[in-house]
Amino acid sequence: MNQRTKIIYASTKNHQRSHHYTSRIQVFRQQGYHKTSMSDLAAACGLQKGSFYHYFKNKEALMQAVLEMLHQYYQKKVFAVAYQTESSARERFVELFRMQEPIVTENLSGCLFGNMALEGDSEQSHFRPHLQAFFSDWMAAFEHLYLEYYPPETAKTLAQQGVAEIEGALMLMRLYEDKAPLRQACERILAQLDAPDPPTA
Amino acid sequence: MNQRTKIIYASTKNHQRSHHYTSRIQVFRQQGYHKTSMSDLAAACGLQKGSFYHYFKNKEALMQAVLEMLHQYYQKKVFAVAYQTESSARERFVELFRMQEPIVTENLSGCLFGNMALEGDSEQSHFRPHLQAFFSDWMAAFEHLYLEYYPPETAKTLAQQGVAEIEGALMLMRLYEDKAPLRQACERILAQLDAPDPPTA
DNA sequence: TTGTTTTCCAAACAAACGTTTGGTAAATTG
DNA sequence: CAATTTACCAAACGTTTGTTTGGAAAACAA
Repeated sequence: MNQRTKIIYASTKNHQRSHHYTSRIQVFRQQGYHKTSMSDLAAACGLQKGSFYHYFKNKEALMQAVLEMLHQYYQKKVFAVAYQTESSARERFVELFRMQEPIVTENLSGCLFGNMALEGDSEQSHFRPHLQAFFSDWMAAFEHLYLEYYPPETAKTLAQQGVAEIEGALMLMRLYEDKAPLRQACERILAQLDAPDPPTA
Repeated sequence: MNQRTKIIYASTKNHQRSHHYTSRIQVFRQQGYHKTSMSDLAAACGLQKGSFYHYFKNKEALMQAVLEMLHQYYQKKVFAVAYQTESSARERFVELFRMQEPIVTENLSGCLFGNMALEGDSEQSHFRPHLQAFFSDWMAAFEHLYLEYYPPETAKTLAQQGVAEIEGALMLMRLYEDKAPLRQACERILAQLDAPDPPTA
């Protein structure tokens, strides 16, 4: 793992002390993009703020790299679960929740992509395509699972609603410092599978 | 309406040209708190940025006033609908959605309280109590409506889930510039009333 | 009218911001 | 080993930030 990757990694999640990178930050996730200064990141990484510019063109490029790495991790490790064939769709839903949970509940800081989507300049920002891509992949995974219980059109709608409900629950979790809303959201999604009642049928 | 109120008003929503306040901003809602500078607000209000300090101690106090005014508006004009007695609970749900919709879909910028909850320093921030109060009031209104269909415990859970789903839908709305998720969220909440199937019973 | 308060500007302020520079020590390479 | 690249620091850069100041025009009060 090169230094560039270490910095990205340190900007997203806790990891053990390596070299002199104490780095338990999630600094972007907790503070947001605009509130997080290069000095904050530097302090969290045990570096001087100027050192970042050896690896990244600017602050935005650093954030882009963070989003890209986290997106790829989700794609390969989390969303991929939905496309397995060994277990039932319901079991894969459970596994998907189980993999997501420790990430989003870490310090109760929620989902970096969701936080970024509601923070400021998603209007003309260059982050938006990344954020859209993440959520599209997430919804596609959900949709693929719902397809085993519901007709295509319904599956698409349910996938969107499921993602929306989880993100909303993460907001409440963060605001009230309570994991209960997230747990309930997951339970409701699972309950919907147990009693499939296609609204369109 | 005094000048202080005008400024607060201008910081939250569009209104027609009065005096020389062109002021179609929602600047906090669109850009977020940290991205929004006093110069931004000043430009949107047709003032010099220093002029704000005649009405507010600092930027944070201005934001507090904005949150307070918007909260009171919601409390008196929107949430109050839930406690009317002339119409059925379902009709009041519809009316509640109808009143919220133009506010949150304005410029597709969503809910200021939700945006603030996911932006940065809600950790040690002084905004958190305000945000919690807003969402508590909102959930209380939903809970009061659900109580006509479900037992108390279920009503509380459903209220939380309803608010979460709407906030999540607003996130997707903002990200994809599409009102469909919000509409579907409201529809699902209403459908839940038509076919009351208490999970606990 | 005169005196007072409100409204607001124009300029300045220190602090913090993202970024650049020039350099040194370490690591890597051949 | 020497040569080159990588890793990083310490200091400075210009800009922007939130905030303060002193005063001028306007509104209001008597």
